[in-house]
Amino acid sequence: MVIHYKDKTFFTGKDLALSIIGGRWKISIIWCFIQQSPLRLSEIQKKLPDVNQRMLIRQLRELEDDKIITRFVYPVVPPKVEYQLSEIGRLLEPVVTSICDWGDNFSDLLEKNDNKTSVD
Amino acid sequence: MVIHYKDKTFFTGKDLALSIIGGRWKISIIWCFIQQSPLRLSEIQKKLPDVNQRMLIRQLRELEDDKIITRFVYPVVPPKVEYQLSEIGRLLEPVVTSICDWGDNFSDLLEKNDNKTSVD
DNA sequence: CGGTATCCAAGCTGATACTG
DNA sequence: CAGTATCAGCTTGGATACCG
Repeated sequence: MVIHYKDKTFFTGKDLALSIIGGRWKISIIWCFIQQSPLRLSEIQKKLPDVNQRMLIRQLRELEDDKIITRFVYPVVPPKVEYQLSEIGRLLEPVVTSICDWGDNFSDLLEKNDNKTSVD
Repeated sequence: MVIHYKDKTFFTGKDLALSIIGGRWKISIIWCFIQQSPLRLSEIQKKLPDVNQRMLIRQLRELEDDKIITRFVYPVVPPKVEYQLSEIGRLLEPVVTSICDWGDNFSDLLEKNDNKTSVD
């Protein structure tokens, strides 16, 4: 199987998937939308304070280009823009939850085994 | 919940997980081990020709530091080193498979809907 | 075979300032 | 509010040389 997408070639669905959701903050962004939807830019910024605005907007644009999220601009002043997951984007929920589950699992192990680490 | 790990602080298992598996090539590396295990460095290089050796070794070291994989050095000449997933590393299988599944799903949609894209 | 060291180019990331 | 512009710094990639 060979997949051509946006001038690039992928040999597995996995590689295609990683090129789309592998961005620095994309899983975190998608996680926000799973919690709450739709979201305005400023709301995402509150949920992800570690992401600077330029990167957040860039990752949102890429997700929009890949049809993972939709962007709706209300014609009002001041501007109001709402983002939400598309249908194919909502299918990423199992990916995000499996990551969360594994992370919880890992932190449980830390709590039990590693005395250099503490969980409050 | 606050998790302290390697001098950093995480507020969710998800953020901890992303810090561990979010590296540029880590999911791909873990995917190799799910297909076949154990693997020698040269075998991983054949499976991931796009990753240069320096990066591959760096990501393997990070995964080893995080106890996701184990590294076993046979005391022979020429050197023989085998890598494989640890117990907690094997628990990443659902993460990888969910990514693969979504990617296959996405490429199916491309095949059906997007006439700028072709799947051979 | 399985690394490490170095150099250099390119791309990504972040902080800050600014705009309609 | 929702962006854009700019610049600095870090990360990554690619080539090459070298070592036990």
